[in-house]
Amino acid sequence: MKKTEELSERTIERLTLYRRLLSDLREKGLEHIYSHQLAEFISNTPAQIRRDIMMIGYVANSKKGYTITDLIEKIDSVLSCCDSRIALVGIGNLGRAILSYFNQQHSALRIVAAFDNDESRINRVIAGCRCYPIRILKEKVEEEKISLGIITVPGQSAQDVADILADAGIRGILNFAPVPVKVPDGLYADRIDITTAIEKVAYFANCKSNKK
Amino acid sequence: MKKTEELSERTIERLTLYRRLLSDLREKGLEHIYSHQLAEFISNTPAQIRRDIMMIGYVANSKKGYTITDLIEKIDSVLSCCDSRIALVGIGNLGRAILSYFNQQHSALRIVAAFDNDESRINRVIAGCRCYPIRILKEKVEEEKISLGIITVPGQSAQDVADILADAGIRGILNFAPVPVKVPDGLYADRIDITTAIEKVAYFANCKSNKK
DNA sequence: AACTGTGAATGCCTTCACAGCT
DNA sequence: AGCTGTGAAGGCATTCACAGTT
Repeated sequence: MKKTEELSERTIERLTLYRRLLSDLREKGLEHIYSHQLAEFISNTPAQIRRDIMMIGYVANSKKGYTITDLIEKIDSVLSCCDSRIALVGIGNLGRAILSYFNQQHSALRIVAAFDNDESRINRVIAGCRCYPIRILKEKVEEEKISLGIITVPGQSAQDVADILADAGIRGILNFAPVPVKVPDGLYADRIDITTAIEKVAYFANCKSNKK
Repeated sequence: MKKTEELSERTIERLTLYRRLLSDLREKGLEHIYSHQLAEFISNTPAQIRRDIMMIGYVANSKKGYTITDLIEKIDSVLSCCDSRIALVGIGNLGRAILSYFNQQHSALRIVAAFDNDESRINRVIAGCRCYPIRILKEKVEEEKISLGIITVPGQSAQDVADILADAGIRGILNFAPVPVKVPDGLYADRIDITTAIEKVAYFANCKSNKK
């Protein structure tokens, strides 16, 4: 596989979005698309789209713009370098919601096991995914060849869970807890902070309407 | 109120995090904190912390570093310029999870009404929040003086819901649907894209371990 | 001595603007 | 004529590095 020059986080985020959008468009029977059309759909600039696509080395093959099927395939080849089996820890409301939300749509990436300390939450099956006690996490991770973890436990347990995941040999973590966690080098961690997002909207919504 | 020079999105995000962290620390009895300690907690640099705090015009009052209570108060005064009543649209798994997750912790910002088209989901009360049919959204928004909206409907309905919210006079939107929505000028919209976040972790987790 | 506040430097990301292609 | 691919410019955000403060 041709080694593309290091893609930035922002670019990767947009590529995943392009892929989803392009799949929709393809299903609607569209075959080609221009950068300015794509830009319009996602409220971005044509130049940004062109540069992202340039970064992954796809070249439009005609005056018709990008060939949707080929472009999807190219994005796939860039993104799907990835391992695909995920563990989710914390089977509360949010954990369950993410489980069903995510496992419905996807195939290449899948949450294959869920974990919790609360006995009443284990041994169930949610969205095709069985629930286990945390104490057998490491064992399951090895057995099921899981390489990613999602943390949906309360803030005060998040670091503990991150440590357990790291110890189990996981390589990437997505953390929904309201606090950041520390992970060893070589392990990638990202965070979705719902509280921050809402507070941020509150702040800027207010600024914006004061401005006008 | 002193008009602070336009704060960036990134700065606001960090400020909300600082506030949460500082509240925790205060509850643990801590009174003062240095920038490098705060930095350590959230895996950031002391310089970043100092600049953020500088941006909101708070000045450390002694060699002991920042006074936690005063700093919290200062952050509050910056962030709480905001209106505080929120409507959530889409009472599926994710919507319900966010409702209970968010309404448990907060007081200044609150989800006060939830909406859905599905009759089986209405007239319930979740986390202290009553559920209504979408057709009465505008009326409720006015009655309850709601100024922010959270979208947790499937992608194909997201734009419709955004339009309804915009028409109802909402000023800010947080969109959890997997597609961006277009909103009129003067309305602030942000997005949390769970699918993108997971795919991104998958990508970088893999890159990182290939690197070493 | 050890911290903060901050101008200046750096680095990253986006946008411009235009040559080249069809 | 109208699009893409891309070097260069511009704009933001972070980090450096040090003067000022207690």
